[in-house]
Amino acid sequence: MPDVEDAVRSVRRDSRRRQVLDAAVAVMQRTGYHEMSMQALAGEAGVSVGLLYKYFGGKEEILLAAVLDILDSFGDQLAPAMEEAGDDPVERLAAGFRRYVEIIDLDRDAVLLTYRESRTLSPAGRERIKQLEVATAAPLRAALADGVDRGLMRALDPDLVVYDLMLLAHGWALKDWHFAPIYTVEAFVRAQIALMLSGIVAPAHRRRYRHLLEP
Amino acid sequence: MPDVEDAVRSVRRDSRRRQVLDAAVAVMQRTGYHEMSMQALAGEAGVSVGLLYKYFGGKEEILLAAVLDILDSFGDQLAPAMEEAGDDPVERLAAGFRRYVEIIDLDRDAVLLTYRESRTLSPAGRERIKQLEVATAAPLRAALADGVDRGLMRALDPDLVVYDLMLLAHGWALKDWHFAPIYTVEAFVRAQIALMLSGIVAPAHRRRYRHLLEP
Amino acid sequence: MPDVEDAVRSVRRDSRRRQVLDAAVAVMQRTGYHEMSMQALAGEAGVSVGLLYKYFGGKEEILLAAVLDILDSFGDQLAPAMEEAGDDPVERLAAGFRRYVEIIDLDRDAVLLTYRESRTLSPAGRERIKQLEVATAAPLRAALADGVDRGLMRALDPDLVVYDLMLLAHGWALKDWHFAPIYTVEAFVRAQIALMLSGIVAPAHRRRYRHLLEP
Amino acid sequence: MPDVEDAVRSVRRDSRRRQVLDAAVAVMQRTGYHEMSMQALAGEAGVSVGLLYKYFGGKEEILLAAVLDILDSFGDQLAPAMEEAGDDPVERLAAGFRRYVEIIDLDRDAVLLTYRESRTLSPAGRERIKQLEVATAAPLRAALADGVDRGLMRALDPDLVVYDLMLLAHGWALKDWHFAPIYTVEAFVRAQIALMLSGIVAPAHRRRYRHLLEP
DNA sequence: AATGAATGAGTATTCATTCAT
DNA sequence: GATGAATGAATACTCATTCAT
Repeated sequence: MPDVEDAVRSVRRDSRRRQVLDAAVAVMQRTGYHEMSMQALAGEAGVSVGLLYKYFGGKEEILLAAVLDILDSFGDQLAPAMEEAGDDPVERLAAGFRRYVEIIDLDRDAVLLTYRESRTLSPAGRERIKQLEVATAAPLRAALADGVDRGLMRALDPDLVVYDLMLLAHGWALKDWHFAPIYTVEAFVRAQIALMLSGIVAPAHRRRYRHLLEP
Repeated sequence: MPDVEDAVRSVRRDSRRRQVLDAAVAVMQRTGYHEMSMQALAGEAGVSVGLLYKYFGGKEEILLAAVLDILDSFGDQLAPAMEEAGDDPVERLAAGFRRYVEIIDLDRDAVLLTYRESRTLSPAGRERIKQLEVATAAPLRAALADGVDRGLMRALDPDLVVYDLMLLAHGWALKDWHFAPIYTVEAFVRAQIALMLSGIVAPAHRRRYRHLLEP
Repeated sequence: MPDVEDAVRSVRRDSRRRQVLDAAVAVMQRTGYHEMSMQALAGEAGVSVGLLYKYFGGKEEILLAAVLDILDSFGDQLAPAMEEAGDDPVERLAAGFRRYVEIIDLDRDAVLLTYRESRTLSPAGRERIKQLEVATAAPLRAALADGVDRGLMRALDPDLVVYDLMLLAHGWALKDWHFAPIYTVEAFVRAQIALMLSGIVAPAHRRRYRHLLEP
Repeated sequence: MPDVEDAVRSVRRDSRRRQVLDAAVAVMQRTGYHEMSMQALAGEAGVSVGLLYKYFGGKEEILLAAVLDILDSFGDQLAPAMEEAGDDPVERLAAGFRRYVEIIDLDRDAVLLTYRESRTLSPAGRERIKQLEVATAAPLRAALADGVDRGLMRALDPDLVVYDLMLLAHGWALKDWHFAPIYTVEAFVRAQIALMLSGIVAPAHRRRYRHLLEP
């Protein structure tokens, strides 16, 4: 049954890759990409140096895979959280932002990694990251477009606002030395939502979202 | 006249340092810090390798000096621009943000450099950068505090809002691949001001700042 | 059979180290430690630069290993030669000294190396060299102590005499430009033995060792 | 009076050279020749780097001058001390050896320097050092030859014995870690004289030199 | 005579990548 | 599939020497 064997091989291959990527993220968070030697990575991952080259084309490919991995896991969790918030676009937006910050909070260093090492990648790699970022932002963007359409939000450019929200969410990691001492995640999220939604929600509907708008 | 000689020496020394730092920023924007070899830097700066070590302690010290240099030039220009905007805190805030984005626009790569390479620095170096960032933000923070005091702005935490504004301004450089194709600097600034001030200005005074609040 | 593999690895490792040390001694005798570049050493040893650092911690560690290696080989040969000379302490001493000079004669440059480069080593390395020197001298010292005990030698301090003998033996290498033109090794050894033993052997027993005392 | 000016110049030149050589010996004793940078030497000597090259041809020339300087000062003091000991060759020899060790004791590091760094010098420089060593040894050699001629000493080869004496004297510096803990200079000298003279003095005259021969 | 800024060749060490086993 | 020994190009930093002032 060669199909079964193939399947087994494929699963093992995936688990090896994961093993390496997890180790890579761990090492790079400690030391940065350039300071991570392939021998150190092999040690951390518990495999031989040679094997790294069986599963990845080289060091940069590992970086790209690690970053994509992180961004993937971000994107996967956004849509479900927004579903749970129901149909109202403002509620969905708030829920999406909240979840995004929560995800970031669980792995602040991973976010820093994407900011720090993006430039290290080849143009092709950078392109893939951008596409993934756009894809991640899609549910937020949809809620914004919906809200504007339904007159619940001011006629703002969704492409602007969605990136603002992402930047502010990233800010929780990028400027954690500033925010962490004065805010909990929960308080940070509430305050940001109150501030941003005040600019986003159409004046006529502000009362309906009082619970979100008041810090 | 040893005083004169000393002065001459000091001036020459400063000009040498500037020569090196300018070259360093140029090379690092092209290739990143780690990819910049000291020989390449020396070539770009038009000095010998050995001389780099007369003026700086080593490679990392050059990075730190370059980053501080960039941040310094940012901070220097903010306060004057806000002075010109007159006494009204909302107008001052808007003018400060506008100028900040304009400065960033002139040297987007420099901003990227500070985000990318901060982690490369020693803790002491990172600390100095943070302090400089706080100092840079001070005028914006003052305008916010003033606006809240005078009841022109909602009772928001200035420490939150000022970092939001900085993040959004940095966004012009960090996400230029997203914003630049769809916005001019001017349009970007207007849109961001319209969005953020809507959340900041107290409802009772919104009409007064209509010219800023409508995109 | 992992044991076999380990053994093979260990043997290969040892042979590699030897290969490098032999080359190091050769190069350093020609040029001195500081003038020996790691690339030159690698070339002489027929290995790559990188491999040097797999087998040794660095340049200084190679120097230490080389010097210890030389001293080791000295020490190993002294005791057997003295055994052969029988039980008489004077005969043993003479035989030991003779062999010591003969060993030195085979590798004069190695002795010079230990004198020249000892100071280059770390204090810990120097300490190990001293200990090895003391260990090397032990058989000579034992013969002296025995001779004094048995009344065959004057009541001299063995710690003084043994170091005198070693210095004079080293002299064959240190001052070879002086001695080599006027003495063969054999003649040098005979003359030194005749001179020193005259001072060492107790007057009452001098006749018995006439064959050693007359040059 | 150009002669006077020349003389002044010459004296200043000599004092500058001495200033540099003293500094060089001091630095090299601390760190060794190769570790001494010309800039460090200039600093220690209190002159500029450029000036070093006015007074010496280069780094190696400074080493040679320093070593010759040391050896000179050794040689200068030997003959007078032997004169004071009177006409007897055995007494002269003992006095010469004693003074030699005393000189060495005052500057052990200088002796080590000559052993360590001789190989660093060019063949021509090494040649000059050998000649100086022979010249230094001349008074000792004369006493030996005289003693043999007058029948006070055994018919030993003066060229052998004189180098033995020098080696043993140098041993006080070379092996100070061995001797210093167990001997004072005075005790070391007495013991060595007792040992060596026992081998040198003709049996018929041993009683006359009992005061030297018994430790 | 004296300075010290400037040079650039030289070098120990690291590390991504390969490949025989 | 898996290993890890071996490679050698790349690079930060040093320092003897020069020379304009």
